[in-house]
Amino acid sequence: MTSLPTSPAQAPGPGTGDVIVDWFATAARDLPWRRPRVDAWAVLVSEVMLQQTPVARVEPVWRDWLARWPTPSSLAAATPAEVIRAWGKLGYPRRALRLRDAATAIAERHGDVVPASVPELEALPGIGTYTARAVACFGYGQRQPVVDTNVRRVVARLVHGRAEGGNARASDLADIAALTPEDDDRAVRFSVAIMELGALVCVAGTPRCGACPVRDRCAWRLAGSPAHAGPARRVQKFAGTDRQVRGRLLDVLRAAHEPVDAAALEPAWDDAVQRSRCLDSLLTDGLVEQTEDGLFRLPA
DNA sequence: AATGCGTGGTC
DNA sequence: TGACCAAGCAT
Repeated sequence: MTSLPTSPAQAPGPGTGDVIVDWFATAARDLPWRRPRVDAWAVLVSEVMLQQTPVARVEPVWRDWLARWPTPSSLAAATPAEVIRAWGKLGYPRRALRLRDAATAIAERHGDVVPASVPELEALPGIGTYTARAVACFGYGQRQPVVDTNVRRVVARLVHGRAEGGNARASDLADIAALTPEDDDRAVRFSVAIMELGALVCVAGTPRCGACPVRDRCAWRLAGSPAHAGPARRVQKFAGTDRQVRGRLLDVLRAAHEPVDAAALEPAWDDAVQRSRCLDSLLTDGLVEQTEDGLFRLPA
């Protein structure tokens, strides 16, 4: 008798989604944007801030931001300079401008109400596949597959027996749908629960399999926790890159409350060629503007 | 589809 | 200590 056929894409068995939902009930972090009566606008703001940025850094900025701009129209009325300063050091400050642009679109086209449909959300600046579904699910309680880097990693291990998640695939939504509980209310909780499992237990570095509620049905563990096959993805450099220089330049301009001349930007970076290139790119991105007399400032 | 885009914590 | 990592998006 031969061994049972094993499909590499086989589901880990019935009830797996429910087990993850039940684990979430006991293990979830108490994050402010998950509390009752947090509206879709607040959820949208949290999701944009959380793009590539750790929870701990987002929390205080999110609170301040919503206290100041509790509605899309209130943010739309702010200047880019105000928005860039309020963004603080969350990183990728183009997100702040796009969030303001999204607020403008919501105020003008949607009556100051965050749209609830995924296509309408995806049409907003800075809102992509992940964020649109996250807002529909977490902000409006819709049954929606929500796939981020955590979810891709959990599915890669639990379902496919691979060590790493890799890039988004067309099959991601179907993989998640196969795990999602039938009950709509539990399905909504499942979307956040599997993200939380990836964030707390099935982490990228050394997964805490001892704490995992589905370790006994995990395809990756059952295969002996094989190492990642294939080339390691490159970690992007930061020191010396234009990203670092742009950050330094913005640091100077956030601190300055009057327009500054080019000489005031020199301490930000020694290499004049790179400094100039980065200043140009900030101007192009709308993160910096030049006054009539040739001075630089955050856009008023 | 590969690349650029910030920042700071962790081990 | 420096590599790695953190709820993506746009181009």
